Amino acid sequence: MKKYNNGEFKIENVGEEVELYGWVQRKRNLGGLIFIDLRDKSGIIQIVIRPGQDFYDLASSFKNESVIRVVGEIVERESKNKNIPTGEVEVNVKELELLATSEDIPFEIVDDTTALEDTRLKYRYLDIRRNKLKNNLLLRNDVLHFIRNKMYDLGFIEIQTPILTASSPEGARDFVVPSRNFKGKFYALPQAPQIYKELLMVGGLEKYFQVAPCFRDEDPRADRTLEFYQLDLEMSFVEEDDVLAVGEDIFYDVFSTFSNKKVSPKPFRRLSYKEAIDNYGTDKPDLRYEMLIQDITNLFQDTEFSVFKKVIEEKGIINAIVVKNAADKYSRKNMDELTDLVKKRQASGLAFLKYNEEVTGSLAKVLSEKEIEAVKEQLKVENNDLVLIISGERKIVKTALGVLRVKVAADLDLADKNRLEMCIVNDFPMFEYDEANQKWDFCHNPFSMPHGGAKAYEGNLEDILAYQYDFVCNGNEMASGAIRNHDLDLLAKGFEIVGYNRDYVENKFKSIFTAFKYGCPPHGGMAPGIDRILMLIQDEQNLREVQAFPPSASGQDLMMGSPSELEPYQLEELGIKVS
RNA sequence: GGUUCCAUGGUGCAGCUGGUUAACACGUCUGCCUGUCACGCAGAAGAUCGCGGGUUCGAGCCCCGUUGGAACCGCCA
Repeated sequence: MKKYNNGEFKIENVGEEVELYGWVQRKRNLGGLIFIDLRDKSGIIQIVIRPGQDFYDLASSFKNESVIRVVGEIVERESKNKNIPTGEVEVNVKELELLATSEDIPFEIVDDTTALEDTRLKYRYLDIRRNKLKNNLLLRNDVLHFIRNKMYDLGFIEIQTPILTASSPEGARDFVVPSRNFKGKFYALPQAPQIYKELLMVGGLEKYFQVAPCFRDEDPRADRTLEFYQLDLEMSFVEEDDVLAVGEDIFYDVFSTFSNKKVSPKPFRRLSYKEAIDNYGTDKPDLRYEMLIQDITNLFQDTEFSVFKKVIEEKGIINAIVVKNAADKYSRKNMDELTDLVKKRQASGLAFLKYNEEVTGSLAKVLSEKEIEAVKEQLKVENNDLVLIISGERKIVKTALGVLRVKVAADLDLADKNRLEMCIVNDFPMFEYDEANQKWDFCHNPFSMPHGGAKAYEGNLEDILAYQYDFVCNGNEMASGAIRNHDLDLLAKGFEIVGYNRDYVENKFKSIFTAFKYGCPPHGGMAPGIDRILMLIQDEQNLREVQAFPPSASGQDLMMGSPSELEPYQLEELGIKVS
């Protein structure tokens, strides 16, 4: 007897005797005939039980989601169902066996389930029976398979690095694991296999990759969770463009293989960090729509308007975005919403002009006619355009307009849903001044190579750029990487600038500082986020839809009950007191 | 750490201005039904309205607290 997947039977199979297994998706008992939709991983097929058959009573007692075994013959249906793939055939049952019953389930296994997420997470195994979750997991499998093959073909070797490792002072908070044998000491779960992969380069493996779990003890978001997977890769004897080419290859091939959307052609557009911030107000711009942030500070050098006058005195900027043909779409209330949004980002307020036969808006009465006309001229404003203006300190203005740009585009549905628009943002600054703590900090990754090599740190700190790059798609950061700094003196100097002295750093990163003494090849790499890639392919807003067993948005696992308390003896063994 | 929103039979929701037998859909159970496919028809069961306190003659509804959930800010790349 041939074994098929339930969802694959076609008219050609008529006459075949088959053995099938599956779940009772739905039972239709017509009083005489009983129809059952039998579901397995591949789909459903209808089976028919007739009055008088030995197992008729058994079949009529089946509860939904029971597991059964069927032997029977594939026959052409009397009445066909064009809506399902197997709708032309059905199974005439000859043997029927109940393998497992099911109690009443907490929610129905249907595509358009009404169950809320916490219920679905609590019974994740039932949710996985639904097509959506199942398909997302099957896709995840296909994508990972594809990626592994691709990496293998490109000459990368896959290596597993430790999950129990040492805490690192940089970056996110570590998840920590107590040590029984060394009381008072702790392992940490890796935020990324950063150090290991660099050590593999010192080890001479030249091209490494890993589908690496990464752990970060930070508050989750819809697209961010405690543990996630990255395609971690590292290469020796390369420059930035070599790594970017590999990244372009991976993203282009994965997206064009698994998505029907139009993928931006290679090479992807490159933007410096400065360009990205200046034009889009973010280092992860969505390039599916224009609406650039434009500088209009020059128009107000001699303004009488007190707010702008003050901004100019304080060396701030006045920037704007033009929302085409939207003046009539934003009411007073809408504008208040937008204002709240920018205030959350520290902007002092939002000014606007609506250009129609008459010019209205918050600035209409306070600016001179000449100024209003100058704005129109410089920004090439047309009828019914809405001009949103924010003034103040540069970074705040850019960020706030960046947020507005995204919000307005969402409101007006400006982004083409059928595009996957990639770009690469590079030339990140090495350092960033942290106003809150009044000190310099790394802007990105401390192990990155600054432009200019040994002379890198001679100029102004804020002007120092690094060989650091992000891959961005539709406004999402998809990957992050860098050419690493393999010059120990330079590396230590970088850490000194952010306030760690050499002894401390050498001690914290002992492995790196020792290993790099023994012939470290120049190297660099990157790490595309697997979960993000899947979200984009499947149009999921929530990362939990592409992972099998995600924790809830608060970081708890309602199904497993984690995190959980330990037994007193366990705590004692670990030498831990819980306050 | 902060802001906003949510919590009502198994699931999802309604419940207006404080007075209802707490409505509806799906699911479940019973009966009828031999070509359904979201089967149909008739009927039934099933809810201490998350928990604790308060205001009130009276609370699902108002107030305080608490627990759990969601989104966002901080945090995180």
